[in-house]
Amino acid sequence: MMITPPHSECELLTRAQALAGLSLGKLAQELGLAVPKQQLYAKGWIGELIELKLGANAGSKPEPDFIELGIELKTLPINHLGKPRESTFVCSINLNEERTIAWENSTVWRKLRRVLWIPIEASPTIPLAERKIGMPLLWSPNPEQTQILQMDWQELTTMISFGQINQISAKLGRYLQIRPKAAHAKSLCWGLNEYGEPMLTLPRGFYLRASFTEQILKQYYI
DNA sequence: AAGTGATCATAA
DNA sequence: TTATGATCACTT
Repeated sequence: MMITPPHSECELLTRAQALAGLSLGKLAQELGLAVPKQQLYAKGWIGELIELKLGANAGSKPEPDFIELGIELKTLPINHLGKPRESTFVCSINLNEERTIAWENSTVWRKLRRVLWIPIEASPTIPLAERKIGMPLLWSPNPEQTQILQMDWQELTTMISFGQINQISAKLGRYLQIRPKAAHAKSLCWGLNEYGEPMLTLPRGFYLRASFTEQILKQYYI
């Protein structure tokens, strides 16, 4: 089943709003998909389900999901208190080229400048098929948030460019952090060591801290 | 209970 | 192997 991409931001938002209150089971049924028995082996299923329904068309390109609209789609797992259960993956990091890119052209900024957040009930006590889709939020970082995101990105990217990849931990960064993004701890990709020489290391990605996405939710519910 | 590091599925 | 979609699970 192929769904046409939305032609405008307004159309996308309207489509997303129409999903609010719908259960994942109902949506899957509508699209002719089976609900996985365990999320452990289908971690990205919810995101892919929503992408399919809304007509996202970026595939696995390092671009916002709705390329023409410049909008990134993110599902946000919410616990019974209404808070994010997890951090949010933003993008993979090219450990060789990140340093040559300006913030304005970075994948982090191109994805975060406009995000359609879709809250999803995610308490483990609720069966996957019964979890409901929440009201979407079409968000852009405000100037303060943008500045902090940029500072985090700059600090972390500078470390990468100075060959300090092995000194980066998830403790760094106020809103953005870098964590492994790999099949397993033995996955390898090329980066640079402190002498600027190629070095094999673990693939990494940028993530948004759950405390930051919680702040985003509050921005809208006040 | 958070937060960090590890892991799972899939396409190109 | 790279990118996407993320959540799992161990440590603190």
